[in-house]
Formats: sequence, C-alpha cells, structure tokens
Amino acid sequence: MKPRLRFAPSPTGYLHIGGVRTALYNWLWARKTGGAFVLRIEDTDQERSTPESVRVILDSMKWLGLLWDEGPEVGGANGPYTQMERLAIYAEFARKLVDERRAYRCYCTKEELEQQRAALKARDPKATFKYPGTCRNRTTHPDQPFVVRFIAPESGQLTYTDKVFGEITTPNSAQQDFVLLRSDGVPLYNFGAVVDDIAMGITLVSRGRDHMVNTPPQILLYEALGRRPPEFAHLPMMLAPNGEKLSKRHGAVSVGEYRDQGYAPAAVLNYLARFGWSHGDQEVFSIDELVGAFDWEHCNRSDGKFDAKKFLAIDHEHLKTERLVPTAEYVRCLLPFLEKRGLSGLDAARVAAAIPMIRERATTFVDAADRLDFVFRDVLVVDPAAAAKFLVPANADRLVELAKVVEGVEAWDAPAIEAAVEAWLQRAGLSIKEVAQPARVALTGRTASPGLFDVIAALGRERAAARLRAGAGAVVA
RNA sequence: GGCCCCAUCGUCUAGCGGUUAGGACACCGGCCUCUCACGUCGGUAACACGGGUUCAAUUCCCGUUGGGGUCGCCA
Repeated sequence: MKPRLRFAPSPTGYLHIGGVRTALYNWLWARKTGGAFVLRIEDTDQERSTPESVRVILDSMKWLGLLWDEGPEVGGANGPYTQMERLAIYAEFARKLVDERRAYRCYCTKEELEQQRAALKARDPKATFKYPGTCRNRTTHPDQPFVVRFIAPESGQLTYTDKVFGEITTPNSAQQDFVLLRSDGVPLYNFGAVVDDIAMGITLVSRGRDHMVNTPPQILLYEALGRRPPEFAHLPMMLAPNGEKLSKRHGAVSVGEYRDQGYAPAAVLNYLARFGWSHGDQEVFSIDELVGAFDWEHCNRSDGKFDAKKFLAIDHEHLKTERLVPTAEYVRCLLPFLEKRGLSGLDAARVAAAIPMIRERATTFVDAADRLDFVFRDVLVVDPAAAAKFLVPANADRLVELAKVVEGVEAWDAPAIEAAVEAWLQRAGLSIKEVAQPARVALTGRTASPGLFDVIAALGRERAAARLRAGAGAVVA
C-alpha cells in the first residue's frame, strides 16, 4: 500500500524554517514512494490562527515547490482539510468514545483546575499537576459546560518503534486524563490530529521531536478507537547557534525572509534536507536527487544548530550551477529583484546574456541583481570613494584612449575586445593593471565587478565608450 | 523535579569492532589574477568522562556529566 503522509501546520504566523524541514521530509518520502502528501491546516487555536497566516503558509509551500496532493485549494477525497471545518467529525468520534466509556464529560472549570495547579506549584514548584479524575465516575450531568476527557491507563507501559529513534517505551503512569474536546466543542491537538490522521488514512506521521511526548497518548487514542496506529518518525530539532530554540531573534527564520533575500527554493530545500540527514559525503543535491536519495535510516537523532553561512554557501552553489538553476529559471527568479531596484521592463534575453559573468560570483538573487545593476541602469550610480581614488586627472587620458579603442572594435564580444585592448596596451606601453581599475569605476561605478572585457561587452560599444569618456570628464568636473 | 531523547572538528556530518577518524561550511596560508569572485594546493581542528564486553572499541552495554524536549480547555 502506498504510504500517506501529511504536514499539519497551525496558521499562527509565518512558515518557520524548522516546519519546512518536517514538511520536506514528508514530501520527499511521499514523492519517492509514490505515496500521497496531504496538507492540513490545524487552526483550532482560534486565538492565534489567522487567514493571513494560512495564505502565507500556502504561498510559501508553493514557492518551495512542496506541492500537496490533497489539501486546501486542491481538495481531495478526505476533506475538508481545515480543522475548524471538521468539528462535526470530532464530535462524532468523541461521542463514540464517551458511549464506550473510554472518555467522559468533565465539568471541572478551567478556573478550578488553574487553582489546583497553582496550589500544587506553590507547595512544590517542580511538581507535575495531573488531573485528579474528579469527574471520572460522575453519574450526574449538570446543565453546565463540560470538556471531554480521555480515560488514560494508570499502569503498564507503552512501546512504539520510531523510524528514526527506534524503540521508545513510556510508563503509562506518565499519562493523565487529557482533554479531547474543549467546552466549545473544538478539539485539542492530540485528538484533532488523531481523528484526522485516521479519517485521512495517514500511514506515517513525521514531525519534530518536540511532539515525541504526544505520541503515547495518541497511540492510546488509536487503540481506544480500535484503529492501528500509523508509523512514527520523529525528527531532531533545529536550534539556534547558541543552542536556544531557533526564533526571530536569531535572524531570518521564515521562508518568506529567505525568498526575499533571494535564495533559490531548491537551495533552501537542499540545506534543510542535509540538516539531520545525510547521504555519504554528498552536500549538494537537486530536488530530484533528494527525492531519489532520501531515507529514514540516515536521519540523525541529535539536535543541530542552524548555520547561516553554510546555508548561504549552499545557495551560492546552486546559483553557480546550471544543472541546479537553469538560466531560464535564473532569469525568472532574478527579474523581480531587478524590478525592485527600479530596473523594470527588461528583456529576458538581455538579462540571460548578462548572467554568465556574475554566475560564479553571486550568492543570492539579491546579490546578483546588485552585481548586474550597472548593466541595466541608464544613469550610472558611482561610488564616491571609488571615483575619488580612480577617476583622477592622471587617468583621464587613458580612459579617453580606451574609449577610442573600444569604439574601434570590430566583432563585438569579450575576446575581441580583449584583443583590441591588449594591442593598445602594447602600443602605449601600458599594463592592464594601470587601466583596469579606473576603467572599472568608470564603467560600473565600483571597484569590484565582473571581468573588464565582459563588462564592456555587456554594456555595448556606445554605452561603454560613453561611460569611459564620462569617467574621464568626471575628473575635470 | 517526573517522563522522554541526544552526545565525532567551531558548525552540518561520514563511520554501522580493526581507518593515518573522511567530506562540507567557516577559519588560516600558497597558487591563479584587471578588481571581486571562481578554481586550485595545503593547514589548524573532533570521537565528553568512567566502567565493562571483546584479541580489538569512536563503534556494543551500564553509569556519570553535559545538552535538549515536554509536563495547558496551545500546537
């Protein structure tokens, strides 16, 4: 039977990079095995869930290329895929559990429990408050709000085999009569997830290690419901460099931020896949390679620390490699960033032609747009410090001479330009070192740029000559 | 504190009883060079500790220490 996996985020903000990793592992396995990848929105926390966040999650997933077989927008046979639209289903399952004496109505109020919890903590700050089972054997049913609690076993133990952590055994004494349904009928996490995973036929649940503690109660629920639990595969956590939980205060943590910083989607996936999983010594993967190589056996069990520099290096690697980011894709990704700089209405072919000279240099699309800015901008922006240093009187004549040489080049390509310039340097008894930097500043406005001849070729004969002359003129002005 | 999990260079990791403990990022040198990059050559750098098991432990077992997760009518 083909496996069915899911990613079930709660729409309470941006899509966290750690969440993307669990989504990715699920997606990879579904793709590799020909199984199904289901996206489910767990919006039962009405305080924090927002429609905007759902939008962000969907857009982020699409940008990454983590498309779902069933879920919001695409539908499917097991919908709806948003929990708040499934309330009737949870009610039905809860009713069944109560009828079969596997769960009961609890009329204790939140305030009462809060008070008990506080009292216990006051006596012993480290004690664990467990619901005392006050309503467990209650026979009267007052006309008051109630929650539905599960009847948890008090002795024995529960063992399951995790696909990455192996055999995990937990004593049932660690469990308590946890709440299934709130007084308003909205399910709590464990119940909602189990009911939906059953209803949606999920066969393998992979999620962060922070959920490992939820697995025993969930398995108990499957048993009470007469269902065989799915397989579980927990993933180690992605921590901040200082070992803390990775959050906003450690820098960019959302998919949107990396998209805005000009990262390639495949590079994001590559970095995340390699975090906690390995395939021998291979560091760089295309998405197809990831799908082909992914397995649970090589998933690590220890937490890791996010490394922004390595992430950047992986992105750089992708941008450098035609196989990973084909030129057409490069152009498509780069265009928006050029537009953001005010360089709009550019011809795709023209942009494609300029890419080779910055390909190995640019680490992100934002970086690429910055490096290519001089090619597409009509009025050059010149770095004052660079001008002060290189556009000086001593260089004026040379720039004018170079302009003439450039205008005289016959065939217009970098090698031809280089040949013409070299010939002139010979005649004039000059070295390229004496001319390159002044020319570079005149042509690009900066002291760092692609190779001089590529720059001239990209600008075109007239524009290159004009800028060189302007550079010479800037000296006088 | 209870329950659960983890432990190889600074970081991500390879390793599945016998290796000069390998790779990548980062860092430091050399080369290349019109700048910046790229590339290339080399270098610094790790098996947390203590017991076992074994002819032999980074590898298997136990403990210690350290780190993490979780203890809600959040997810």
